[in-house]
Amino acid sequence: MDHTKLTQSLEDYLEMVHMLRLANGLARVKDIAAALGVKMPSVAKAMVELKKIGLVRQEPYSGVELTEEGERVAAMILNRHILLKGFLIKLGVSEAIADKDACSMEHILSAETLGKIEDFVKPTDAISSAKKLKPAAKNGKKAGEK
Amino acid sequence: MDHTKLTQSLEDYLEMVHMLRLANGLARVKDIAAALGVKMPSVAKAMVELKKIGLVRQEPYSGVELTEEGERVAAMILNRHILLKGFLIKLGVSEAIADKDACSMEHILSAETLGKIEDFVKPTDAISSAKKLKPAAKNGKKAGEK
DNA sequence: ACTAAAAGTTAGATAAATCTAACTGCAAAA
DNA sequence: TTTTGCAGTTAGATTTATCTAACTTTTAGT
Repeated sequence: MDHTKLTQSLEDYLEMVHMLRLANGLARVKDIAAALGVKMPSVAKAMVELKKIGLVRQEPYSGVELTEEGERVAAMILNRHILLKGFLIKLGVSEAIADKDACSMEHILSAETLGKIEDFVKPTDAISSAKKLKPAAKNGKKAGEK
Repeated sequence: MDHTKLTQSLEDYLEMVHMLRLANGLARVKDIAAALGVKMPSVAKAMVELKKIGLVRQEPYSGVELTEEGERVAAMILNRHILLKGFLIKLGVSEAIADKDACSMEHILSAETLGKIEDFVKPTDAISSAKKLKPAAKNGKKAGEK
């Protein structure tokens, strides 16, 4: 239950399960391995860990699914990825490299930095509109958290 | 001699040796350990590696020095650090966090991304002045390469 | 239905980075 | 000058993440 201590590697596996399920509806060990550039036994071991922590479910010799908690955590990580990729693209980085670097950055940045990047990427709400019309008052502080 | 395969961790140690020598003139094992938040034996092992690769020099029971090559590599890493820290500060991140996150980012970003960040941080040359006067024509493609 | 190939798993090896514990060398205080 | 304590080192354990090789299960072709 304690997903606080997820390593970078486990975050990557969890995120990839989520992405493959969004893309294919099904996350197969083989595809996870291919997508992350590792061999199947590495995936198997990672899944054992994620199952222990209660983030994924898997019946033997079958595809991987996310628990409710896993879904929540994976969505958070994927949001970070999307935010960072958009950020890098905005800086002029090519899509492929932006994707790769976002993948590295998503595990290491502090909440503060992520917040500032978010402000930079989407000044859409308060900031940019404040210059033209009455601000619509964003409720909380950090939007991308959920 | 083959410093191409420096791990993140070794890059951190090398950079810290450089920083301590710039700051104190002397890089002691104890101070390296304290600065990086590890114990002395970890530093000792890292120094063994860096000596093998030919980036540092050290007479037993004494302070650590950089070889010429080590100096060169360390300076490169430190430059990345400074660039990234400045970048984060420009985004509004506090200095302490900028320093910490720069330290993580400096090992993982691609040359392309570093180049774009450099363009963002110092549009001093071609870009900003291009808007006012005749562009001075940046020579190559990627500025941050050196 | 049987067999062959593909997908998944398990076991054990390797590499990196850390730690603790125990040992060595040096230097300052007594 | 002797000792005591700090700085440095070495040895060995632990953790994480990967791999290869060998085994098992499922699936698909015939």
